[in-house]
Amino acid sequence: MIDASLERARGHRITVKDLARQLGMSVSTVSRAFYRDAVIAPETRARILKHAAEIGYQPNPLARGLITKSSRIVGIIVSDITNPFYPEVLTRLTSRIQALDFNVMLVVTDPLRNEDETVRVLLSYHPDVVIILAATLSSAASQACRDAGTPVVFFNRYGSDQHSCVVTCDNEGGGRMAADHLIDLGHERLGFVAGLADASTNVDRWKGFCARCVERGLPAPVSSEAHEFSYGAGYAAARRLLSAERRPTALFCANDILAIGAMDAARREFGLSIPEDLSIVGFDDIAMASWSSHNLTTIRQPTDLMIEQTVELASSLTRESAGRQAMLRIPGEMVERSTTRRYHGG
Amino acid sequence: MIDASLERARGHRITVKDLARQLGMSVSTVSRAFYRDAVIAPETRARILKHAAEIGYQPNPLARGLITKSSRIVGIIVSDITNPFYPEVLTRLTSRIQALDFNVMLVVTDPLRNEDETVRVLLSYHPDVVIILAATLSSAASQACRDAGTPVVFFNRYGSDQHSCVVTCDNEGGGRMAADHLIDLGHERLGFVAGLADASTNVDRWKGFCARCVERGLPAPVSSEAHEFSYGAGYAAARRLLSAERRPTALFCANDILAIGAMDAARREFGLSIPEDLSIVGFDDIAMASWSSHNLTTIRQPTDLMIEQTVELASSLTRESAGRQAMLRIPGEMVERSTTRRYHGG
DNA sequence: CTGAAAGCGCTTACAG
DNA sequence: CTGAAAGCGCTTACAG
Repeated sequence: MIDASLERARGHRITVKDLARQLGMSVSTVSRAFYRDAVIAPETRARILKHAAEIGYQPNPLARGLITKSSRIVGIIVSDITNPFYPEVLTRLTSRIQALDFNVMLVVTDPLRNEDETVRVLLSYHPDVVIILAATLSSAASQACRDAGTPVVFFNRYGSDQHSCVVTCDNEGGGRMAADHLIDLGHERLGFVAGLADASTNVDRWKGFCARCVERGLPAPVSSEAHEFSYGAGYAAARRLLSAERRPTALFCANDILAIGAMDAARREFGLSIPEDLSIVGFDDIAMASWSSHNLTTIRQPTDLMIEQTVELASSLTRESAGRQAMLRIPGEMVERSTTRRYHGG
Repeated sequence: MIDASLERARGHRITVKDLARQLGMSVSTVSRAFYRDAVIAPETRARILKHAAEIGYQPNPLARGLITKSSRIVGIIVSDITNPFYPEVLTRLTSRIQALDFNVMLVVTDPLRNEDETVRVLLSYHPDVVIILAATLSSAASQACRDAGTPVVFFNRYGSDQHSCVVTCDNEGGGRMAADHLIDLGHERLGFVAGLADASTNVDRWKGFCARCVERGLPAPVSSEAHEFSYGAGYAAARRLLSAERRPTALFCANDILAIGAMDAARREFGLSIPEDLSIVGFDDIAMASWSSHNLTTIRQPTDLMIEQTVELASSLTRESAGRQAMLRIPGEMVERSTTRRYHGG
């Protein structure tokens, strides 16, 4: 038994004690070398840091966290993995978080699996803050964070609760932009390809789109739900929409991946040309939207800014004790490519 | 100061002590309730577990790790974020790892940033094992893991060192499949769109492709390097390849994203039709390869199997003390869609 | 079967 | 400026 546990220790990881012994100092002194604010003689610190670098010692953040009550872990919960937007955001977000000397614990929830269990495990690591990147996460999950006293920031999604921090694109405004763009081009029969019904992104984009249509004197657009934000779902929803007797001449899709699916459906199932026979507007401006095979007109999310704000907000939440509240809504931007054009009669 | 530190404790997280006090038991007994193998009276355990569930207590894995020398963290290093293949793998891998009661610490390395630093920070959390998902990570990084005594498994990439564990698609075999497919279709002037030159995936796919061409009596194919695995790089590389006086009639691309870029270049820059004027074969079978806008003939990586094997290997490495060695090479599968066809003269 | 005690690797008042 | 001591939340021999 002793053997096994010694073996498991794999090569005896270096600790403060080792450093202290080797340098003939106390453990306390060695420890202090690693804190900017600690009072310690500059030469002492230099010696310690030098030696530490040589033998590759770094304080164990897990042990440290026990005392400081700060794990320097930020938890990220992601669920909507059929939408390339989130991986793009995830990797960039992670990069930025690392630069701030935090580390990311990633958790992917699968609605089929036990979501609460997953979140509970994440929380057991006591992340300093958690970022929810999931359009579709149950509010139970975010409640669990609150119960644990862990601040959370929602990325591009509201909590169903108040008192939370969210940074989001102005989805409603984006919906209005899409409506204006299409109406300006002379379209009158508009359709909406919806994603997951109760995702706040979906709801708001539709709300803005619809409201603007009505404001400008058009009837409310027809809409077809995709039930998820995926290529296949967009394909199917567009097929339904385009099967109508008097089909829409333009489609606004709740996001790019849906839009790409919708375009493929229009071409393949109905032999339509885009933008000649049908205009399409997406939302997000994911990387592939600009590829020449799609060249999608879309509302660009200001992801750089959103990521920056999220990181800033998250890191401020790790410092403040009080439960802060914030709502950062950043406007999107219309990006005209070649999937929309002026409507001539019909 | 005391106030501040109390506040930072945010709602006093529940500990074994609290449980012990509330139940009138010792801390040791409470602790034992959470270990299957511990010797404890069944009713005692039941009482403890029941109460723990009620007040939402879960042992702190960080504190536990200090003793057991096992963090139950698996580190994942990813770098190649322009290739959608990796996000797909990352999320699925993470899901599987969670199911095994481990948690994922995600680190994204940016060749521009200090890669070693990033890895060092990850290692300071003492993950039980790290999985390298990065086609392009320096061998210094994996050496750092070894130095720390942390086992690593490479996903779809060799270590430059021996004694490591890797699970990979049979890339060389895949290259041969591509060659056979194209040659069977009557193509004789073949080209290769390479990704990052020293990625082992790239090297092996090219090796197999080239070798098979020569075996079947053709000259070695021309090749153009893309320097990264991205749409834009594929676009540029194909443009170079297709500018030749006698352009290739078929292109094998080191992966799908490159292939999609290559197709767009062929269409847009040269007005070629695919597959009429040019056949294209990719590698990976990422989700979008099957979309009707691309409908790409490709070599499918057996990702499900690869992920399963990786997880199995990783979890076995957390148990065994000795540095294991393994090389799992799983064959790919030719998926014919509509970007290749028989070559008629020319 | 249970409890008191030691200890994991660290930090941080408290003395000196 | 430095060191000895207490303690973070846990586990695990060791006694009983």
